[in-house]
Amino acid sequence: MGTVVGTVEDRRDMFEGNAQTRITPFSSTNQIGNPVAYKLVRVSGDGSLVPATDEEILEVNDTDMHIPSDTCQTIGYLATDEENVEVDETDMHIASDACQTIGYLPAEGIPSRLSQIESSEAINSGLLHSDNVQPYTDQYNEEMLQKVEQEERLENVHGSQMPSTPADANIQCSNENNFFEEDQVHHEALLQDECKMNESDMMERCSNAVASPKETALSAAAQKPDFSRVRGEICLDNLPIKALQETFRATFGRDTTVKDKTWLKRRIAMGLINSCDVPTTNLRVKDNKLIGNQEKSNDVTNAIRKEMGDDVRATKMKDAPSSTDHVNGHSNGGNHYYASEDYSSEQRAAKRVRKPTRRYIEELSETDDKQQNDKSVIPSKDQRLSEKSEVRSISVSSGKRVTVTRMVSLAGSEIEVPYVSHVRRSRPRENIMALLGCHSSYLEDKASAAESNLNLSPSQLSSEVVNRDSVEKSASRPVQNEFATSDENNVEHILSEVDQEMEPEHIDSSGNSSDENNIGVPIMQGGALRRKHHRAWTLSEIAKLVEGVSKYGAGKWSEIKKHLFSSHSYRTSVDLKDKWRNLLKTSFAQSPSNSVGSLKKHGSMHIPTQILLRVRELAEKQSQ
DNA sequence: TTTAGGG
DNA sequence: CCCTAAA
Repeated sequence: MGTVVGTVEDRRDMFEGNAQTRITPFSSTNQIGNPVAYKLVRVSGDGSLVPATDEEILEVNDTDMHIPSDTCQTIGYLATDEENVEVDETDMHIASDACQTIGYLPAEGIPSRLSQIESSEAINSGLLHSDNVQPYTDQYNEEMLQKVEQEERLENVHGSQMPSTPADANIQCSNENNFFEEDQVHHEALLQDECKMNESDMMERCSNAVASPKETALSAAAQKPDFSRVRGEICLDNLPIKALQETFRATFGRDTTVKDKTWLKRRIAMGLINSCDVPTTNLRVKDNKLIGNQEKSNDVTNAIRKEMGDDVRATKMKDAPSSTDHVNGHSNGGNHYYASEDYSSEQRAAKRVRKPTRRYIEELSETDDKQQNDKSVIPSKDQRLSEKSEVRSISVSSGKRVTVTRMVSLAGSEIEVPYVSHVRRSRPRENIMALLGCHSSYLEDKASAAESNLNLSPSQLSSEVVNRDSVEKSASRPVQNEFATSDENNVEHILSEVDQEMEPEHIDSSGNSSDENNIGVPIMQGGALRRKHHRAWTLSEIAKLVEGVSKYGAGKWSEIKKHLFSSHSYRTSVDLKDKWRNLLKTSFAQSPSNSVGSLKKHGSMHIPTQILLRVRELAEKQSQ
C-alpha cells in the first residue's frame, strides 16, 4: 500500500542508498535558486515514507505509461505559454520514466488552484483511472488526498523562511541517469553565488517562487515549489507604472506604452515565469548525452545578469518545455483551461504579430526538427497522408530518447520511419500514389523513357520518402535533382516533342496511374532547394484547355477540369487557370500579324498559331 | 473549395 | 508553378 508523496528535505536520509527518482523542475532561476528534488516514494501503512525500490522504478520504466499508482508522484510544473502544450520528447521521457505527473501552472501563477491536490485529482481522474490501475485507484486516491492535504498544511505552517540549499539537491533525470551528480555540484556553487548576488529583486523573487528549495526543500512538504509566490502582484505591487514599464522592457526587450499597472504586472510576471522556465528543457538528451545543463546554465545565468532574461525568454520560446499532455493526456486538461484563458487575454492585449506565412512556418519547423531532434509530434493535418501513415509506436530508444515512429506503407510493405510533421507543399496525392506503386502503367512512358533520368523506380521512391522523413540527405537524390533542375527545360522540350509526335489522346487517356507518375517530387536540398513539381503542358492538353474555355468559359476552371481533365490528376484547376493566363500572354504577345509565332522563347514549346488565335478569340469573347 | 492574382 | 487571399 502506498501513496504518492514527494520528498522532503528532512527525511532525505531515508533515501540514501536507494534508487531515487527525482525530477527537478529546472528553471533558469535554478541557477539562482536551487533545484527542487523529488524522490519517488510511497507511503506505507503507518504513514511513513518508503523510498521506491528498484523494482518499482523498473516497473515504471517498463510500463512507461501504465503508471502504477503507488509509485506515482505528482509535482507542480510551471508552464506559461501555449507553446508549452507541445510535449517535448525529453520531457516526456523524463516524465514517464520517473513516473511524474505534472500539474500545469499557467502564466498567471494560479494562486493555489494548482495545488498538489488538484494535480493529484487530475491525475487520478485521468491516468490512474486507466484500466491498468483501476483496482487500487479509489483507495489510493483517498489516501493520497489526505496525505497531500496534510503535507500542504505543513507547508503553510513552515511558510517561506526556509533557509538555503539542501545538500543533496541533485538532479536526476531518472534513476538511471545518475550522471547528473557532478553537474549538480557545479550547479550548487552557482546557485549559491547567485543567491547572494541578488541582482534583481524581481528575479530573486521569481526564482524563489519558481523553484528555489530555499523555501520548499526544508519544509516538510517540499513536494512543490511555493507557487503562490509566482504571482506578479507580490513582486510588483509597489512599483510605479514607470518602473513597471522599465521592468517590462528589461524583461521582454522591448518598450511598452501600456500604462495599465495590472496588465504590466501580469505581463512581467508571466515573462519572468517564462524565463524561469527555461532550463526545464535544458535537460536534454541528445546523442545519448545529457546536454545543456551546465553550459547552458552558465549562459543563461549570464544572460540573466545582463539583461534580466531577454535571451532567456527567447531561448525558452524555442525550447519551450511542454506540458505533459501527450503523456498524461487528460490529467491536466483543467489546468489548460486556466492557461489558455488568462493567457490568451494577455495575448490579445499584447501587440499582435502577423502570423507567419505557411512557408515560413514550414521552414521554421524544418529547422527546428533538425535542431531539436524531431521534437514535433504534431500530427499531420493532411488527411490524405494520414490515410497512408499513422503513428504506430512510441518507443524509447536506448539513448533515452523517445522516438515516435510511424509506419509508411510502401508498395505493400511497411517501413517504420521517424515521425515528423509533414507539411507538404505540393500535391500530396500524386506523390503518395506514385509512392504506392500505382505508376506501373506503361505509358507516359515513351515520355518516361525520355525522362528516365528523372523517373525513379519504386524502391527509389521509397527510399526517398524515408529520407525525406528522416530529414536526411539522400546521397543520390540531390544529384538527380541537380540534373532535373538544370535540364528541366530540355526535358520539357523532349517531352513536348514526343507528345506532339504521338497521338496526344493516347497519352491523355493513359489513365490516372500513369498520370500520377509525376516527374518531380518536391524535395528540399539542405532545406533550401526545392524542386518544383513540374509537368510540361502537352499540345493536347492545351487544346483541351482551349476547348474547355470555349465550352465553359474562362474562369470555370473546376468545370473544365472536371470535364476535360478528369484523367489528369496532376492538372489542378489552378494549373488550368495558370496555363490559360500564359496562353493569353503568349497569344497577345505575338502580334496578330505575326501569325507564325516568331517571338518564341528559346526553350518554350511551339504552340500552333491556330491555337493561339483561338485563345485570343476566346479571350476577347470573354472580356466582352 | 474555388477563383483570382501576385510572385 | 507556388502561395494566398477572398469569396
